[in-house]
Amino acid sequence: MPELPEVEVVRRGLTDFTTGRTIDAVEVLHPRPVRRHLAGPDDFVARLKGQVFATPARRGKYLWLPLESGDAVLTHLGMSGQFRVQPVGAPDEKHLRVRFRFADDGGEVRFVDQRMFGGLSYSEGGAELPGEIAHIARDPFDPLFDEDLFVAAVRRRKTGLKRALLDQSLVSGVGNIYADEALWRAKLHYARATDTMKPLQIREILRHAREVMAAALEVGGTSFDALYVNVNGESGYFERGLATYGQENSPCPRCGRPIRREAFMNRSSYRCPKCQPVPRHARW
DNA sequence: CTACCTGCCTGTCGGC
DNA sequence: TGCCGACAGGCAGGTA
Repeated sequence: MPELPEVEVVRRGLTDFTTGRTIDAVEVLHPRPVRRHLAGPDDFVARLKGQVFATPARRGKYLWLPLESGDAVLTHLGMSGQFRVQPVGAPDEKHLRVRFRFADDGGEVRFVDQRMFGGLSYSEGGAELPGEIAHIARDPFDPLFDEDLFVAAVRRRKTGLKRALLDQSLVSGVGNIYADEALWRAKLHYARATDTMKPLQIREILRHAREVMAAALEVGGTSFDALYVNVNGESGYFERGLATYGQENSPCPRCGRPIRREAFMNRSSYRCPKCQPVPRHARW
């Protein structure tokens, strides 16, 4: 499940295989991944022919491939989207959705997506920052991320802490896995009411989110259920670094109590019942 | 404006 | 053995 670290691994991997290369042909094998390109698959293909890629960029979980024309290919991996680099003629992946062929002798770039929550679209003038994602907050690794603004915005919200961490208009890039891991590191419960938190506590949880995502990035990300691999098809190793996510009934690495799985926000949340007790001020 | 819910997708797995 | 529901979950778009 790609969150910020996994998307960054993919961005770095794509850099070597797209930057400066001229697109010869794009093939859309399934229309759904280009559904957000309203002009349709044929228009998507036609616009890209002959264009040259610049260096891939990222904000949060969004990735885009700027073009020298000033436009961009905007992408989101969703739950199961993958970019793969393959030699021309290699067998198609079962869930291959879009293929990029190049004018040189090098390999193809392929977008593979089992569940098709992800997708690609053509962003006019989007090389710097696609207008489609202008509403997405900067992520915690963005040098221009405004921490004071974040603290103030979180405290204004009447909600629970995990909801705030997952809200892409407050901070981007954090998903279910790293939200749970950051909460565990900060010894905070997911339902901690944000409007009663002290500014320093909010800075702390943000610091933990940054640290856990940086640690994951260093080892190639988290490949929890094999739906995430890098552009060469390799898994990341951070699953071993997870303290809570997916660790139901395993001992808390800090206190030994069994990790608990709870339904929250129509998904699973994992926490240590001792390190992260239900707070006095809670919002579910 | 904020807060929160639902639909979108497919493959896997457990229960019966 | 096969069928069915639960589950995985980010985000757009909707409601109140």
